[in-house]
Amino acid sequence: MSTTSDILSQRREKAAALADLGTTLYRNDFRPDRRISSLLAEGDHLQPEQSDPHKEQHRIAGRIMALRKFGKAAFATVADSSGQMQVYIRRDVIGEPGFESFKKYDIGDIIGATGHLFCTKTGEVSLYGNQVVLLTKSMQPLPEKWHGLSDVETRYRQRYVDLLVTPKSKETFLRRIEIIKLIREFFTGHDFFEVETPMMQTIPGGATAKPFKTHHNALGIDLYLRIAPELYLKRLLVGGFERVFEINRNFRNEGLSTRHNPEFTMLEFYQAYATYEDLMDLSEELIASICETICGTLTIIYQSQSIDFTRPWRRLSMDQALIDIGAVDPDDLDDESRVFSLVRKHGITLDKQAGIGKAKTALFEHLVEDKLVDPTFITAYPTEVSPLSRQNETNPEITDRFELFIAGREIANGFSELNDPVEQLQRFEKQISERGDDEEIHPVLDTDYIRALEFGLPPAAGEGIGIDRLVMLLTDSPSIRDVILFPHLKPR
RNA sequence: GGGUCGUUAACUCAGUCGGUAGAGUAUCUGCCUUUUAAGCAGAGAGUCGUUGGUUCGAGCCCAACACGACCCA
Repeated sequence: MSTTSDILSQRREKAAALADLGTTLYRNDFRPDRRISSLLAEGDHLQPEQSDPHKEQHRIAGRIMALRKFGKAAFATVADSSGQMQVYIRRDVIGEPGFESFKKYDIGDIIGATGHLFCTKTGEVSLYGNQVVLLTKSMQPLPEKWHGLSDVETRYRQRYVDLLVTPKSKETFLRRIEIIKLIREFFTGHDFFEVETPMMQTIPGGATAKPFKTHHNALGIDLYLRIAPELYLKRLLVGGFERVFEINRNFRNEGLSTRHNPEFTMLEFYQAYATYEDLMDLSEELIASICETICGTLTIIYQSQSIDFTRPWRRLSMDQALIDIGAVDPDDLDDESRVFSLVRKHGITLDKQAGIGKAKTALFEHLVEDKLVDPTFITAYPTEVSPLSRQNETNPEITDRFELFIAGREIANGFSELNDPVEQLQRFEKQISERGDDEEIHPVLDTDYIRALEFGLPPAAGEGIGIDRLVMLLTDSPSIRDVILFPHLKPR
């Protein structure tokens, strides 16, 4: 009958034919009164070939995911956000005009159905439809029902399709939503205030990274998308908010990889009158409880390696990690020239200005980081690589700081905050004078932050946790793009 | 930035030695009132990522480019 072969044209022809039958293609006058999952549960007790004796009428709405048509009857698998169930449609029940219309429905169309519960002879609880209405005509064919959508590029570019046909993808994002909800509950339960600080900043501070630049026309100034919220959150501590947290996007104008998206979600929290040790305890409590709630266990599999979140987690200093895990001779760590010769031996290149602290950190990243599978806190970071951290009381070369590693990846970074404005100013100035080889990273002195410190930042500790990476772990996702709804790709 | 691999129908994938472009699903037509990867019979469907080159002839060989995946920096 059809002279056009292209599926899209066929859909257009079908839409026109439906219109001729008096069927509206896009209507919004159908109100479902049940979600599919609860309706299925209600029919749970039905035996095969048994119907609800009261023939109680229910209204569901959803997308047709599969269609099994017979001459004068059909089964349509309909999915809403809670689940899917099949609707049985018979010509002698629906009536001739309605059935003619129904015959032109396609997989992908969104329909409303009214009917009562019954159980088929194969034992599936279904809706015995006495009315179906087209709510939204789909003009694009859904991917194949069996293999689904496996082309990752299409899955990322057309996430709306991916979410419809890839159950694992939908589950991953539902877990992400749940994880973020649990984090909010955790911090709110611990008397933290959730706040929002600028995403556009005149001085991109709080981290070392290449920023995105933008321009404000009315003000006539350049602005940067934030690389971290840190300095603003600490200003709030100065302002008397003793516990704050923020879950929001950071932006870094750097490479893309399975672990890096230009915009990523960061949790940062700051607690007055606490130390980095308190935050290690808090992190264990937070992440272990999320893991247990989300995964139902403290031992999870990530990309076929087992990870044990059972507390307490291992804590060791960077030096000790280099010795124990990196197999570095303890004597080599005490001597600057020996550290540098080790760095050369491993073929690591450093900035010209790099001191022993940067050298040790580079060695750590090279020799130790990817070996830290179970959650491990690395402490005693060199002051040289920790411009915002408080120095250790007994050894000013190191700071009261930790990073948390899981599955060989940095998941969190926390420290007791440096609140001495004189020391902070010196560190900033040192950073600026020793700016690295990279011209796109140019630290600018944030004098207002120094002024805030001069008003008095209460003793405090703060931490950042990369939400995307945490979600990757807890959903066994190999790529950060699998946990970001719309990851960045080059335009086609 | 470098290396490797990939790009063929709406989707998932074959495509031999360089010689007329294939399958399943989906779609269309017919039959079919409890199917569930429904079934049976038939049909239509392609800028083989793009642009060049080699060749009598290119999905296949060569080059460049685009996009993606993985690894490396």
